[in-house]
Amino acid sequence: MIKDLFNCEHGQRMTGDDRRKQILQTAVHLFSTHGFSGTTTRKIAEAAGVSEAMVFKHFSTKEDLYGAILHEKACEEGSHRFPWDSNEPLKEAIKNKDDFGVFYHIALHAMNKQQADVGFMRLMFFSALEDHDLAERFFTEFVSKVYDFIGGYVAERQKDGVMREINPRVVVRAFIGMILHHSLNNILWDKKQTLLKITNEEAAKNFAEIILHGVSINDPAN
Amino acid sequence: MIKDLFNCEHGQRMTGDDRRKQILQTAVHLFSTHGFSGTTTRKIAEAAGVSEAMVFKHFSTKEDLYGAILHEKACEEGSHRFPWDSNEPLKEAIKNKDDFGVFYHIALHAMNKQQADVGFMRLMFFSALEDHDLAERFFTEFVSKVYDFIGGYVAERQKDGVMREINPRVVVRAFIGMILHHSLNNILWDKKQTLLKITNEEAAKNFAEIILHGVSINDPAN
DNA sequence: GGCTCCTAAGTGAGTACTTACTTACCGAAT
DNA sequence: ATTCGGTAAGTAAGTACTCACTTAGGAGCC
Repeated sequence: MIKDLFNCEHGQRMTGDDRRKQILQTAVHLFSTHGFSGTTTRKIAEAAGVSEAMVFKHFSTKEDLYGAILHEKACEEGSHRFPWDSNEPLKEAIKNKDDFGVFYHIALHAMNKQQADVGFMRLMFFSALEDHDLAERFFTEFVSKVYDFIGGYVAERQKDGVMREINPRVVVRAFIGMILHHSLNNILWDKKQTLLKITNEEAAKNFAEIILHGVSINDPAN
Repeated sequence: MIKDLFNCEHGQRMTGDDRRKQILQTAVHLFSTHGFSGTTTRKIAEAAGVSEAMVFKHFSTKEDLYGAILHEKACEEGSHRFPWDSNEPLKEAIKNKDDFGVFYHIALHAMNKQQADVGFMRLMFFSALEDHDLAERFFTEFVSKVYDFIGGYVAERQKDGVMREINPRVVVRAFIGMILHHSLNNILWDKKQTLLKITNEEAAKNFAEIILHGVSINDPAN
């Protein structure tokens, strides 16, 4: 495999596997920019530089192609695993019960990832709105685990007596809300950052501080 | 005009105005559930109980019909004005510089409104993803004003010496993030509330507390 | 009340084009 | 010579949109 990812000038002959991957990749881009019903098999074929028949040789229906994307994206997502498995500074912070570090690195990791794969985010939203099941699967297989993990951390720190009494899942909702909202602005609503122009690092720092002070035991009686 | 809103059994004759409104209403529902390209003029006509020709008598193109919806929704939104103009408890809280009251009532107002008009929210997201301009207009005409207002309030309270030094717009981003994330879960991803089942009142209370403690001057030096 | 007229609500059956998907066939490489 | 990547040219059903035409029902008259 000396050929680096699809060395094609369009129209070149490829192995079935390569072509399949290339069609898939092309389809991801189109589905993520125009949604399922806004994307035609013709456009996918054109963009991939093959005839429509080739698309249907590899994927028996349009729905099937969409399903393959969801599967691939889900696996890819699965292989990256959870941030607390792969992100070293985060693992370190967790071990040391460095609360700021934990929240900071979770936020930074999430925002960087979300904004690096805009296609995935758009696919997720389209899928949720159009009621395909990527969103649902991503939700049960990833998001709920995130709630468990962060919620668990908060509960632990409550037992340690450094965080005040509050439903840990509300804390997670608030925290993920900040992160997601920031990413959504940057990739969807306010790409030019007219409302707020800060780096993900700054955002992560501020969000971590807000949530930390927000749930700290130190109650500023007023 | 004794007839209350479209007193029709389907197939009855209506005035042009009533029929126009009815088609529009039907179209809002369909566009908000299936998006622009996922909704056909045929389905709209069927759902409204008229022939397709009637749809095109009232709206010269499908794009035109979509535009009319955006316009209507924008105006409707405009007439409700901003929460700080119409929500009495909020106005009261602002006057008294009751910080908790301010954040609590903004959050509650927003979440109730968002979850009451799911169609509008879905339309907004479809519009943003499909790159129509409702989202953009809503953004510049509403969201940016919200940033100005809440950001302004925070800045004022910083001058008063009760909130710590932090970019007020970051506070707004964090706070709106919590609110929006909660609504999105309730209307899109987690309708059954398996992750977190709390009332909007509880959520508003918790979010307000988190943001308040989060930006309070009272620094719990860890 | 009944009668006519006329506007405007409403339609059936189209048009030109696009959609997802199929079939019959080609030619390069193993 | 057979396999397999690839295509041209289909099909049937759908798409947005049009047009020639039909009818309901109110205004005005008797």
